[in-house]
Amino acid sequence: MTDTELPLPPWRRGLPKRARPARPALGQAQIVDAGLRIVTEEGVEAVSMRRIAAVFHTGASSLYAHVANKEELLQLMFDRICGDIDVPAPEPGRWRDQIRQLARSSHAVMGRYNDIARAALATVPTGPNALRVSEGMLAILLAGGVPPKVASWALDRLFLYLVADSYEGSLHAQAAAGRGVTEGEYGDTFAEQLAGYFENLPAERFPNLRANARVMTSGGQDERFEFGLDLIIDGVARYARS
Amino acid sequence: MTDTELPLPPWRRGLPKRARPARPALGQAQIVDAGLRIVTEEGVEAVSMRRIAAVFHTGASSLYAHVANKEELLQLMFDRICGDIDVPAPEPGRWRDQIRQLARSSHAVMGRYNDIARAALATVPTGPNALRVSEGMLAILLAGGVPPKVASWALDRLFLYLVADSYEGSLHAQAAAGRGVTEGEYGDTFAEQLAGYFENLPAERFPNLRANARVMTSGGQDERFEFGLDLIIDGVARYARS
DNA sequence: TTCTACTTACGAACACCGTTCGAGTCAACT
DNA sequence: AGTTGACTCGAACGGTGTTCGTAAGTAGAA
Repeated sequence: MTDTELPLPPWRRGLPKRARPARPALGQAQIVDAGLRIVTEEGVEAVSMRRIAAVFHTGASSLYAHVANKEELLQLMFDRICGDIDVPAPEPGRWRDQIRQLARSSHAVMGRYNDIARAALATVPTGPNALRVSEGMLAILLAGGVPPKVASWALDRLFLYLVADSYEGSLHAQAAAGRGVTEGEYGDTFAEQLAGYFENLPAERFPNLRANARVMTSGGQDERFEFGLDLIIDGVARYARS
Repeated sequence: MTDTELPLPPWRRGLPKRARPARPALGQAQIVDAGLRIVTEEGVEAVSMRRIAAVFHTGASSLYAHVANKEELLQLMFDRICGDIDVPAPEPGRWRDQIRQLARSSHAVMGRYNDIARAALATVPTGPNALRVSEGMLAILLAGGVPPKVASWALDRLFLYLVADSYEGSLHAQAAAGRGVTEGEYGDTFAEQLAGYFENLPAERFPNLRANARVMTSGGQDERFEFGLDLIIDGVARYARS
């Protein structure tokens, strides 16, 4: 991860880079690591400056020498995990598959880190690793013959969809974990409850929800993600140079 | 502005002093109203139990007799604003336009209430007003000849997209307001900065982002929303009974 | 009317939170 | 050797959601 030569986004504070060999334990990378460990295990809500500082047996204020504020820390954490995403080299004929694959990879990575996607909902991700993913996705779209403007905007919309679904999914995962149940089991019983609720809605006001209660609540998280993904990709494909 | 603090006007002096309202205005509806006022003016982050309670000149604990917790309050607030959304009656031949119109209406309503969409990202909206919107959208899709399963899932994906974009958009609106600038002006300067950033990325690692910096940052919030919306609707249309 | 049951109100307190301040530490440059 | 300046970190500020115990007011029964 050689990201130091990237220009800083204008709104992001420059980070002090003087190396200090005396106390090696506390640095931006270590703080981000600790934050990711917490978010993975307990979710974004559990990430607090004090909590992270406690990992290093110090106070919250110590972190502010390495990170401007919590917001920046969350962005750094998000960008770090973007480094886990596989970005395939463009193969023009397979652009749809490649976009799907890249989206799946991103979705899987975000899922692995609990509800960290919430941090990405809040900003335009401009960290080096997020940029690498954007560059890769843009390259695939352009190679596939999607016009530049469509490709650019599709990139934006895909990212939004990716992040939003990951966040929503993580909330269900958390609910499952909170009940001490596997995600699949929870999904099933939740869907079952919801279906029952829809089926019992007053028929005169909600005829369609009632009639389609079962199908409304069918399908797992991944299935629905793929469905929406294909919706978008198919939509983009209409613009592609045949 | 509540007028409970004002002295009684003389013509009300002898009115029933014990009859009904020794306690005037604390109920779920009033609490939701106060919350919406705060979220509209200052955003979801500014909504706190103490803040709302202060409107009624009381303490935060008083609210818990009418609302289970903050999460429920936010859901109630969200459902309330869903009541503002226009839901057209299905006209089979115009289903695409109607979905677009419904989505636009929803988007506009959410935008009007700042970043309240964040509350909707966290749950499956099952309040009465949200159900009304879902029922309406489902009715339009089904009337348009979209198969039930596709319609159900599309509903889900459309809602996710709607809410996610509204939330993202509200963050930009907040950033603009925080700088005391109109949203359009802010969007322009932000896009300008971002374009400059993309243009200065190292060419070997980010050739496509660099080359497309201008088009990447073109278009306003609404334009991009419509673009993504059409992507999804077009994708759904492929399934519709011709 | 009086007593009781029940619902609501609400100050105080608990355990947190992000951030700032300022005094202190200590490696590195002049 | 002295100075500089990045780093550490306890204390404090002003918040947060929620719980608890008690007070107050109302409705129904006796």
